[in-house]
Amino acid sequence: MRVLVAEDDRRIAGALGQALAAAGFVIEFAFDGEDVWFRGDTEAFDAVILDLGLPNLDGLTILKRWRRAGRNMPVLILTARGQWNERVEGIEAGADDYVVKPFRIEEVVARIRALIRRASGFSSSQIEVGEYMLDTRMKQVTRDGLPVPLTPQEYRLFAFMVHQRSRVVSQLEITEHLYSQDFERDSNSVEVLVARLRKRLGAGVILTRRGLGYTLGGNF
Amino acid sequence: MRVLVAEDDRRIAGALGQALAAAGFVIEFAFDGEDVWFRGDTEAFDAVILDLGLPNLDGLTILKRWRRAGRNMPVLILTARGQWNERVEGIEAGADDYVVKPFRIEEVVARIRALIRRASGFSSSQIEVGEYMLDTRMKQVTRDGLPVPLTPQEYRLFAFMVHQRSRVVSQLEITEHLYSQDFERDSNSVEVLVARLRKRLGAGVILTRRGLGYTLGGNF
DNA sequence: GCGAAGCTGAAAATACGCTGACAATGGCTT
DNA sequence: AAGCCATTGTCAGCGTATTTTCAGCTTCGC
Repeated sequence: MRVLVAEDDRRIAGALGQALAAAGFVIEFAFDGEDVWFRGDTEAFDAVILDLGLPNLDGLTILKRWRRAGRNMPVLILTARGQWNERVEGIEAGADDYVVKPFRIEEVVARIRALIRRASGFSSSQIEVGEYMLDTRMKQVTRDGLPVPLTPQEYRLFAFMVHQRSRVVSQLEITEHLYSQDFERDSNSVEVLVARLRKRLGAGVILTRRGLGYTLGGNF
Repeated sequence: MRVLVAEDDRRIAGALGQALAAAGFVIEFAFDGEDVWFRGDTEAFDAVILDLGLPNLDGLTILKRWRRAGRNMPVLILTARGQWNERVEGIEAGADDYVVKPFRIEEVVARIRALIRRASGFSSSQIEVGEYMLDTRMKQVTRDGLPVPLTPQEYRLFAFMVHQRSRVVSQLEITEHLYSQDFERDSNSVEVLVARLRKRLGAGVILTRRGLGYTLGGNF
């Protein structure tokens, strides 16, 4: 699960990142408003933590732009104590939840978890990808309407690759997504997993970028 | 389609109203418990969104009164995070669905749509599912018109699964919906419960998706 | 042609879910 | 109040699907 932390106060961002990483999320940071907007608009995040007071581009504006463009990932707003109207506007602009500063880190983590869980249960569950269809609700992949049997790990890998499509994903990233914290460096389990997935869906699904990682096949 | 939004937090009510209006519903608002009860009792709504914490008259009481009076429009309950017993009571009082705050507006809209669709298809409290019939009002499951004896917990599980049909539900989700929060996570009570339900309704009712969770059986 | 990166098949290790028996709980009957 | 019964959670053992590991092999880029 990939979370964007959009907060220009480095201390807060750092603390959040640490806690979220410990909770098993993959964290991306952005400190500048323009940057935040662009990345949220072009990359796939499972959730965004958005501070409203960002430099260059205001958080509310960013959020409204995203929503207008149809980006519907869950967004949790960080708002200063007492800024009541900010919260109102935030909700109206399409935020899913907000937390008031100063906050307890664990609370934010808990809420992000809740948001992601709810969102994944709801958001348009079928993604067409090449000749296959990824159904995130049924957690299965179908081809011509027929389910393709995949093991949990294979499914997770495929779902991850689909979500990161048109991007090269390193083995390390895959490891971080599919395995909890302590991963062995000297194992080739990702390679084996990729091989098994190819065996199921065809060799073309996942292309190897030698030295860099993997990416979804061209017609996918 | 006419929807009553019974929520005293004006911000939430406003946001809901906006989204529902955009989705083509006609919205009515009510902020006071007495008012909500009266209007739901005397006017015709296709669905009601009911916050439980209303002033003057409690949401659960309102719902129970409506049901006792034979009013059977679909009701979606808004409940605070972690108020597990509220949810259970809500369902038992005759609610058709609930959403936990904080929620995503689109989710509420989607659920209201689903509720209305379902209600117009069937006589609202009965849901046909395979060879079985789930009667949410009577809180029982029948087969060929004959009631199938289920324990309360078994019924809850089945109702939940029916509710989440065409979705894979993880054990964690089941635990969170059927048990109070402080529950031992390292026990296999869900597995046992599933086994017991299968013994009653047949092995095909609930399919195991190893490593992912459970789903309602194919012809259900 | 060489070395590193990636692939493969099979065995070994592990995780997951199922089962039957038992214990704790609480309601009901006598 | 005692005993009975239904209900539900706990536990240990089991079989199997799944995953990891490992050793050797192939491929790619330089």
